[in-house]
Amino acid sequence: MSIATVSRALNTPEMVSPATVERVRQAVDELGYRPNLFAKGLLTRRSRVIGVSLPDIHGLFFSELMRSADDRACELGYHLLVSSNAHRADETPTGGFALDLADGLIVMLTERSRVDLEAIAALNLPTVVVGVDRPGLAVDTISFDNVTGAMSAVAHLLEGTPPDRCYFVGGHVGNIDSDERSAAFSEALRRDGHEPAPDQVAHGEYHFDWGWAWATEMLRQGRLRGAAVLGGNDEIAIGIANAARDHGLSIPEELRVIGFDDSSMCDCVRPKLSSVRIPVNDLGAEAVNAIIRRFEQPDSSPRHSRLATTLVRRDSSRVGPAG
Amino acid sequence: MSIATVSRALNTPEMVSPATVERVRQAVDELGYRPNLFAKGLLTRRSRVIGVSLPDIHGLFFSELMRSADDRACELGYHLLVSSNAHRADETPTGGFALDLADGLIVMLTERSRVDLEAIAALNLPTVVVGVDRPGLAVDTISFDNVTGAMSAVAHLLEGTPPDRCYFVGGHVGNIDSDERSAAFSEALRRDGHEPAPDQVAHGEYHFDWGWAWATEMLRQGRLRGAAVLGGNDEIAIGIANAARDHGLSIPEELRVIGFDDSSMCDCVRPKLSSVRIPVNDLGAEAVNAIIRRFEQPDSSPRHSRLATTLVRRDSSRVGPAG
DNA sequence: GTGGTTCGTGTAAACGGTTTCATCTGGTAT
DNA sequence: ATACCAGATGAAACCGTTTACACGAACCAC
Repeated sequence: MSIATVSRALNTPEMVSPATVERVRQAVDELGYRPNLFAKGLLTRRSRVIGVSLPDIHGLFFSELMRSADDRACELGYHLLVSSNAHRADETPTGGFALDLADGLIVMLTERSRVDLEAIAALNLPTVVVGVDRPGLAVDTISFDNVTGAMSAVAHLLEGTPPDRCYFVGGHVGNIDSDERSAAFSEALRRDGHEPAPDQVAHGEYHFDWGWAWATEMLRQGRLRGAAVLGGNDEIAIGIANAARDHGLSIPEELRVIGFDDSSMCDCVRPKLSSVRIPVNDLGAEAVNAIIRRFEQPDSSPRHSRLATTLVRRDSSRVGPAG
Repeated sequence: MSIATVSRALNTPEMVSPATVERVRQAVDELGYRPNLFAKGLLTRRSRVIGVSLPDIHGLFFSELMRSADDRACELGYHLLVSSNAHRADETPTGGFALDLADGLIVMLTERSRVDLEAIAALNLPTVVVGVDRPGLAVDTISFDNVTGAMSAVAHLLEGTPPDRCYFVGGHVGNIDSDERSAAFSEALRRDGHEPAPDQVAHGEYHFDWGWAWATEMLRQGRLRGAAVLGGNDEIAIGIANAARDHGLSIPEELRVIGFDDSSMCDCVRPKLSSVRIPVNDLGAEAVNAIIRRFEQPDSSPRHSRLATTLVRRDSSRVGPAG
């Protein structure tokens, strides 16, 4: 029996007589034969591997994204080759990534400065960019609608707090989401007829400590009681809430807080944290779907989808008595 | 110039005249040449890819593990091919994983039942198992010392609480870590001269809700006040603390709580959660180190290393006044 | 019986590199 | 001038698979 027949028996059994297929299967089991994926890939130019480049692998957000992507990839018979690109500032966004092994690339970007999308497009590898929406670009993008989410959060804050007592405490300037949320916050106040003062918007880092530090300073100045804050993410919001509690402010009666991301922590802190939900699960799965679609229709025009975000109301932003 | 010369110029420049190397480099830049990794792998049998199989990609613990592994791998010029194996109960622990592409495998196991280590060893791919210590086995293992950590946690609980009022609330039976921690808890009480009653050890799930449910039931029975609890992980501990707080118990005065894992949440809940620290960072990095060592010395006898855990004391288990 | 069709199988040419071995060059010792 | 050697390069084999093509056998219709 020739090598060719074996190859056909394994890949296209319908081209081979049933008896031969059976003989091959038996031999494979017996010998523990496993096809060499390099030889296969060399010829077929397919590895069923999808490269994933994230700013950072750590944290609930990215971790959930990875899981949903992995689940979807697994369903479709693909595997994920991951790398974080945050610490590799000197390299391409694909991370010096020797991942020419991958059939396609999912790149998540969170920093404006590192957005070297042209370089990515130049790889002419099927690519999906997650986290950035730039309709003009020649690659598929999937992002989520920070604006709507932030606006409904502000609307909720305004239900019980005057516009000049609302604050946004975000991540650092240059972070795409933080910037979008910050802009949406200001815009929402403007639509309410209030031009936000400069100190109503603050920028720091996506971390508890920053929220804590900001709130502590505000407390020192006696400006936090009766305010309402939208955190750039849940960690910041929790940091703020903790500082307030540590100084005897009760939430939501004396300070109302909303976070962003709706991570699993929201339900576990007390009071439970209201937050803007991002459909992270859909994000990961959709990214994989988009890559696969591009495998199948390489020349279709790039799609730019934007996933909706929704406000989840919990205790930390409640107006009036508990319910 | 022949293909062979180009190959040498790129891989072993010292074998080629400097002028030629320069010419090649220039041509590479100009043409955007990128070596085909499949062809390369076919011949060299090396891909610089390490497969990582985790029970679940999600959660702070795994996410931190992944990051430290990725960081270390990146330093050494390797990449990570990940897959979770939890949902693939029907397949091999390597996950049907078409990752014959990988040079080696890091497999993390948390469930006793899924420990089909023989099957992994049969792949005769360099392998490191994380999370299980079974000295007899023919593969390297890296695990962490649940016993010491749990024992020092119990010792701390006993500083202010009688042994019959100490509880362990773990994950489900069959989870390796939970079982080890549970056994260590009981053993620690015994060494203190107290045979633990059956209800001093409970098993559920690694989730807030389980901790909350357990504590709520205990409260209903009026048995939680004055107790001290070691949670199987931080989530469970936080769930317990939340339930206690929701029912007006103050922590640590009326209930002392310690978690396990020392995740980033410990510092963000109030009161701050004492917890047994697991050196997750070392775990990931060491796993990669171990794999690389095995690449270099394929026939060295298997190593079994066990990383120390340490109790981090915070407010939730404090005895006496705040400090 | 001949020619065409179909089906199953074998042959051999890729795929894109690495590596062994041979060749060529120029310099140096004798 | 000859022999020798080292360093730089080229020719060709090889890695394990897929696949285009050729081939032979069995079947059918005329």
